[in-house]
Amino acid sequence: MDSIKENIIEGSIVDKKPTISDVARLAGVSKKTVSRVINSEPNVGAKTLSKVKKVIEDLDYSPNPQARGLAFSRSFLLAMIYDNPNASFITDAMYGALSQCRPNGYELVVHPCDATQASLHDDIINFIRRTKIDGVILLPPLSESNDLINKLKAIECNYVRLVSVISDDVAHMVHFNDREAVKDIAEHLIALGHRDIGFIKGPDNSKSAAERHDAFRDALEQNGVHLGANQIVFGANTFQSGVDCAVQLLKSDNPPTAIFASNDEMAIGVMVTAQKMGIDIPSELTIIGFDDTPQASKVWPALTTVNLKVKEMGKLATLKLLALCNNNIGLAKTIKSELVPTLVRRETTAPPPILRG
Amino acid sequence: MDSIKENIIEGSIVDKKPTISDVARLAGVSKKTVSRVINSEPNVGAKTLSKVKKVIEDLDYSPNPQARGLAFSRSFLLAMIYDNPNASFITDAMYGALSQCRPNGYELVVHPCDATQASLHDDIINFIRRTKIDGVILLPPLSESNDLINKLKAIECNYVRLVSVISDDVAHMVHFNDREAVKDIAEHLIALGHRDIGFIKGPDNSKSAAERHDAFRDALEQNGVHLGANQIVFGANTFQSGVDCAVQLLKSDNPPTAIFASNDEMAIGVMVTAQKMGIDIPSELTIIGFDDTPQASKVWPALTTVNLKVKEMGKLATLKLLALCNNNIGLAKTIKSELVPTLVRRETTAPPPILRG
DNA sequence: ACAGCAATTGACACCGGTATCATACCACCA
DNA sequence: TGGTGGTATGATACCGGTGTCAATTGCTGT
Repeated sequence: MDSIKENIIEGSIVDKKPTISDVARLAGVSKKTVSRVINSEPNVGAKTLSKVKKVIEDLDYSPNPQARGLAFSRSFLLAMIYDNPNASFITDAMYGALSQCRPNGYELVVHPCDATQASLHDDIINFIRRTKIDGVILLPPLSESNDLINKLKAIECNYVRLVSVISDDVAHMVHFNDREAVKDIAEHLIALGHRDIGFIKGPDNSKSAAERHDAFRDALEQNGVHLGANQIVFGANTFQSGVDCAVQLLKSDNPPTAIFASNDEMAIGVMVTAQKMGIDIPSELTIIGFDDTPQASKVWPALTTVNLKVKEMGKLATLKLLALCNNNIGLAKTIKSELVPTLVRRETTAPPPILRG
Repeated sequence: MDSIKENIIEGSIVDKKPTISDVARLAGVSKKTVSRVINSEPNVGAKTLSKVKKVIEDLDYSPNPQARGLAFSRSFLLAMIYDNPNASFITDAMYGALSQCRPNGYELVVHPCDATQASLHDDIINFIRRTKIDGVILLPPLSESNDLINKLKAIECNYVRLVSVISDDVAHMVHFNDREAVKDIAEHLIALGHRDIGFIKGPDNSKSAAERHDAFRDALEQNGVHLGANQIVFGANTFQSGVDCAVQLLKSDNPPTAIFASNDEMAIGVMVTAQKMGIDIPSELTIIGFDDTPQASKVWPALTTVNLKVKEMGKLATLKLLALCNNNIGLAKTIKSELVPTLVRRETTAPPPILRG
């Protein structure tokens, strides 16, 4: 007669998972009271509380998230949306995000997408509408699109973006302060004695590429070094473009003694090219990358680069997003929204040849 | 009076998303009929069908997945569970999985976990029970644990595992045939003329490490080459252990002319070590890795390795899992469950010095 | 014209939770 | 002693879909 009791007593028929009604019946209270216990609501008597808790324990009951979601008009799902090709950036951001999702009863859905698709933004909007996701975390370079942000606002979707350029209310963004890190790089190069410095810029449509460029130029200028037009080449953030840019720079009339590439992929492209040309690193050429991808420490010599603290960013972004989901914009604003990346000095930097014995 | 109609007519009040009832009312049919249209059920009149479809279109209606999930006793969520440190393996598997999730109305939840945690398996079980996930995809090395599989079976959770060793019913696994790939490697090395070959084995607790070892030894034996005990060293699948193993092999009395490392990370560790020791690759030392991680093509010289076709595996695993979720075990069994990895010949392989002019 | 049958459609209960609001209870104070 | 206010609890409707089954419709053959 009583299916759940049967389960307990006979210990064999375990065809169905217990529901809130089962808990209520066994505890001798109403569904609503059990609901109060589940959600840690106030105004539950001490005796009732422990009684219900015990039944939940005994039954190994856990509420059905679909039902809860339906009643709450929430999905308890966050999404991480990205068109970023860098695998470790993604997994790190996911890892950081999950560290906050789980303790708060949220799960993380992944949504990679194809930046070359014309319908990209609309596809994302459809995805959100279809899934009823509670909020999204946007990874760069996707996070830099104001068009997408406007569309998100139009459908009232909670979002937080990871960006390299301050570009939104602090409640909606976590910002890695490239400018500071790039300044460190410039000062490091100058301290080593480099004056002929090459710069490989990221793709034109990327704000972060422009930011790194501006910051680098400014920091050099402040130290009395001018970055000439012929010392700047344009890459596409890929290994191959690093190779191409290296050829361009190293085969020029006045090759640089140091090269700063806007990301590690390109920096490693430079390394490989230099080595093929018989140029020794770092004694003949200093190289600095950006991102501190896992491979940066797994090339020879190990690449000096900048660590973005992506896990920490994923974590902070998620904290903000959860605050936004609870309509607590004030709280979202108080959560730290800037991280200063750190220069990781490894083995690809040294004084230029002219200064060496 | 009619909130949805108002929305359409006034075009301004858009506070609430349309529900199935709105569609039903506007189309002049019952909720159930709309439901039939949504789920492409048979026995809906042609006129009714087009009428309902039009209203759905006009309203830009999409069914609430929480409500659907509740009614269907499903979550339409799959999870990818892994304790794998290799970022590109994960993102590739996710990518392949998503290519099948989306068209079938499923979303993918990520669940990385810490293999060092004693409660690992129970945490996974709790995660599945709590989230009511419809099925899980297990990535190696986690996928090799029969203890976990038994626990999954106990809670009747659908699963498919990516494995390197056949270890389950074909309905529940996609298998990358390491043995074949390793055989290709052995034959390639022998064809080049190598006889003194070093092997770096993966961690002891990994079935796939044992499989690669056995396959390599067997393939060499078949070609009359014996893999001596002092030519086998034990790594941990990490870059650092590759470095350590390389030192061990290269500083021995009889250093090998070729080294096969069980994964790319270790192979790159070997490369870096050899280069530091002044050993030229490939003229003095041939190196082969396994996995074809992105960095394999971004080191110099580019690493010869084995491509696992991880995206394809993720795709096949998901197809199987979706079949299992629909209780169609027969279909799951017919889906291809073996992929033969391919040897990718790059620049780290050459004949041994003794055979060169 | 009408029985017989299949195709179409809808009323209503239900999935497993939560919100609202009424009610029961209790202590406190005048 | 009775009013008063706050705490504890439950009855019922509801979230937005689907399943069941009965009712209606339309077509067929005679």
